[in-house]
Amino acid sequence: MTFGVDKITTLNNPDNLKAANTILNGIEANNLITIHTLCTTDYSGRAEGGIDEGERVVMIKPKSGTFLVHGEEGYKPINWQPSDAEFSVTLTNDDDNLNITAETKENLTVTCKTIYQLTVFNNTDNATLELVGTEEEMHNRIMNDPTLVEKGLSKLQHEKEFDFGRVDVFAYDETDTPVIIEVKRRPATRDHIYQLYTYIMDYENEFGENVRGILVAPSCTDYILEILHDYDLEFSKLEPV
Amino acid sequence: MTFGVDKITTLNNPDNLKAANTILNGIEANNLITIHTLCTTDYSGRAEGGIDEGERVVMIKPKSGTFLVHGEEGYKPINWQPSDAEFSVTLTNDDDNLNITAETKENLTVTCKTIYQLTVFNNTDNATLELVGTEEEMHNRIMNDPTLVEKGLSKLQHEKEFDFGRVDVFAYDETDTPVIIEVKRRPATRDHIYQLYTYIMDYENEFGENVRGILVAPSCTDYILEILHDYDLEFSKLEPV
DNA sequence: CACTGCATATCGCAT
DNA sequence: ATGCGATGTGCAGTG
Repeated sequence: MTFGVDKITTLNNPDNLKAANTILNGIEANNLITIHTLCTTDYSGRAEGGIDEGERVVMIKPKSGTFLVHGEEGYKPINWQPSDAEFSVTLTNDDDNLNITAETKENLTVTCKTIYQLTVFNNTDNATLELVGTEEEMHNRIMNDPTLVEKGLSKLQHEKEFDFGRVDVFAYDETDTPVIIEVKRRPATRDHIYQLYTYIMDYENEFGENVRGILVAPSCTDYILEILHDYDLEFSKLEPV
Repeated sequence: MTFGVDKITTLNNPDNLKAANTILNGIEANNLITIHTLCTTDYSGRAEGGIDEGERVVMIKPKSGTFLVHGEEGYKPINWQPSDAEFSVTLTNDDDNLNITAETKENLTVTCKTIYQLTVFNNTDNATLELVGTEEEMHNRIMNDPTLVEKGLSKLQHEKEFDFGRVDVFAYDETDTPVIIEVKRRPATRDHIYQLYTYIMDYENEFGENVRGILVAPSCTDYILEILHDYDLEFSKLEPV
């Protein structure tokens, strides 16, 4: 005998009125809703685009106002609303279709032609993911042991704020020349060079003195290294874990 | 009477052996699998990190080798494998737990302590999303009508290739000064300035002549505009749709 | 296989 | 709210 609410509620091939009520109740209760459905979608916001009829899995996450329409392939949903959406559920065409709309500044409507299965999951999840190997950890390791980048670095400052932005690590080398260190957790790319080089330019413009720039990353191809040298920048290897 | 396979197969609170076989068959058949489960996860790859026990929705997309572990909130899964994973399903601890492993260069294992529901969806989806309002479309509009950026532009080249990279639109203004146009579909940011400015630098280094830089975007804050001016760059407003 | 750059990027943090 | 930069970014296109 249970007095609580069911952990999971499943409707197979529900009629649309029953489905609509169940979805609305699930949203009200902040439950995770999964719908296996034949549907079309209509998206309008930063871009615009809907998709024709197909069988997909729709997820509603009321806690964060998230709306996902997952197709057969790939990490990304076909259509989505990332967060903070207001949901509404309506019936149309003599109850033939069930529309779910997620509205923010943008608008996503899923029109369900057939609902094969509707699942309401009264789930609890108090765990949080702890990820090892972030850029932040690389910062900390450098702050604790600057020789990971170069011998003789001193007066290290973490996330040092300048007018032009915040630098991962700012320090002085053994000749007392200032050094801007930009840290990346993945192999060096051209983008990283853009970023570091504009920091260097901005610093030299503001303070009228030379500053070294070191890109710290787990790896760097010969090609990228060449570009770094063209910009008088340096590379130092450091793994994220 | 149907000779075909069911559109959808659902097991509620299945025993692990039955669940394992159903999952393996679903993967074999390229069906979309959804599992409502109490589970832990263990990830090791570019970074490392698992998560303690909690109730989540796991999706397997065998067609693309995608593996998603969705929590209560947010667009992004807690853990995932984006594509090309090889799946394996094993039972452990006297059949107490069911492990699903998705392996690429990286490794993600979900350990299911309790499976509330297992759904195998034999879905078909032949539609593809056509999105309106991409950066590519902005390029085309500019190529067709350069006055959208500036009057008097001539000799336009789309995706013009240089040693230092590929420029969205390259042209000459009415004084025959070369112009590099960088197009963005979203509000201008500092990153965009990084990118455009290094193009300018690279061009002037390579050809020894001045080149104008215009950032085209739907909007630009006063602050970003100021930085643009600091770098002698210009802004031109253009909406993505 | 690596390199490049877009994305309805998302997300978290600081101002 | 806006700016800013990291992300296990994902992803498509190209060479």
